[in-house]
Amino acid sequence: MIEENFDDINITLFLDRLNKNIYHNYNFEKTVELNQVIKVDQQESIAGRVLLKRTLGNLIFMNISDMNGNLQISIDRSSFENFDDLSNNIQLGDIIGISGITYLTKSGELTLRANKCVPLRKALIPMPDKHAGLQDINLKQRYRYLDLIYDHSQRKKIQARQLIMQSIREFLSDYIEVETPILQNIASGAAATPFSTHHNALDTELFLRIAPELYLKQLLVAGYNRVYEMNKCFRNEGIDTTHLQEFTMLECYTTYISYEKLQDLTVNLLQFICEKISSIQEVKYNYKNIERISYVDLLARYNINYFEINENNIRDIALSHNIDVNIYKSYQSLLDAIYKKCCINNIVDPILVYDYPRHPLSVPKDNNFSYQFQIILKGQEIIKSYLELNDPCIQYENFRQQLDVLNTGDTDAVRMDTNFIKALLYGMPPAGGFGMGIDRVATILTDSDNIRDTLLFPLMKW
RNA sequence: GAACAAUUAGCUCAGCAGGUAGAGCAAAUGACUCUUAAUCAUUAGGUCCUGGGUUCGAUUCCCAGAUUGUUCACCA
Repeated sequence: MIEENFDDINITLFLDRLNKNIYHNYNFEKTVELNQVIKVDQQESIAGRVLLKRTLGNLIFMNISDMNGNLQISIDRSSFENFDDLSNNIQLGDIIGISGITYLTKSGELTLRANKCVPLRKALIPMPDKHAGLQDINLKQRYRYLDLIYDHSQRKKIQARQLIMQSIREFLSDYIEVETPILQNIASGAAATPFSTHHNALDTELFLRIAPELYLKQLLVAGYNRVYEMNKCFRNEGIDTTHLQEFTMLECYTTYISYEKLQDLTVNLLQFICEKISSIQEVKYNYKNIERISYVDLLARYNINYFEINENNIRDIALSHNIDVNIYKSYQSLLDAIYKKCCINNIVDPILVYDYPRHPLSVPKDNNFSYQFQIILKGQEIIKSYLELNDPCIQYENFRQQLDVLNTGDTDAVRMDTNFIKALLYGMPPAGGFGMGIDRVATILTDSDNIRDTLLFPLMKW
């Protein structure tokens, strides 16, 4: 037995509205979008939601709105035998279709004078305040569809996000966009805690991917030279203003590319995105000249000498920067904490930092560093890139070392994926790849306080 | 995970040093043919988030819980 729970909907609210005509009209065809009505003396048909209504006896003005724009329409008694029905039944929030001829009102506003008015669907629940809309952040996120009707700054954030994704696809037009599995047997490719689930038919535990990386590299083995994926990844970790449990990641791979060209590629992409975004809003960051600096030099800029740090003094150095040394288990994570606290947090304009300490999936440069770089913007790592490790023996050994980390109880390590090792054994061409968190870029470029502002429907507990 | 804050009419918000709550918008009724959040008059609308406690009496004070937010911590 399935029971629906409507407890949170106050039925008495819409009894009033149920007494009105519930419209069932499905054949109205509009001729233009609301923002395409620009000239007088045009016969047009438009449709949308009634957001404002002013009744002046025998004349009604309404403002019709949707995501494309808004338009004032007028209905006068002399044009309609059923004027009283229309006047009485159309309420704020209803969706109506209007045909008529455009004209300028006495105050000069372009208006569609209706000679046909077809109510299309009634709003049975009263709409939010016609001016203020939703203000409660809880309600704004929970009922985003209402929020988007009223909050134009929220619309703009969503629009910017869409433009970012669109411009990425445009920039990568000579790459092939692919889809790789989201449900995976092993969630590898990054160091994070995955969501797990169960597949009934196969009776097996599955994980939601934390990164598409290892599958995309298998496509390099297959012979794809330029490939990318932009889609959801999932990490079962804390939620805050810069982290989501479900986020959109771009990962892009290019074979036979040099370290320097890889840097150029990511810088050009970021600049391309910023240019596109600046067509709809100001970009506050100096993205035109992006400085490139090595990891060691960046540390030095903040008075930290990388080569003087060792196992013996790192805890003292961390303590001197007010870092809680008990939280970080390994030398690497402690070093990373120092780097973030002392350097990253101070960065505002985009900067490219290269030659990071060794990473289990990247090509090592020497004993300390790998061919890895990141682009930092407003204190956040928005692009992470490296030359891809394609030596199966070193890769296997790196996975083995990560297993040791996992065995210490730390759940955040890159998990062993022997299928990936097998693919590497067949030979993966040299390649460079990068990843970019779309949500974070959108958050920063739209000047949002919370990463959830860039989502249509952020996760809520119901 | 911790601290702090918020939750009052459908929405936006007042208010109550402890005595059963108000406004604007929305809705209903009426007036009005050029309004721009139209205006004017009248009406109706409440589990003051939930559960305990203190009290003659709790929306208000205390405790616990729920949801949401912010900060910190964790997580690239």
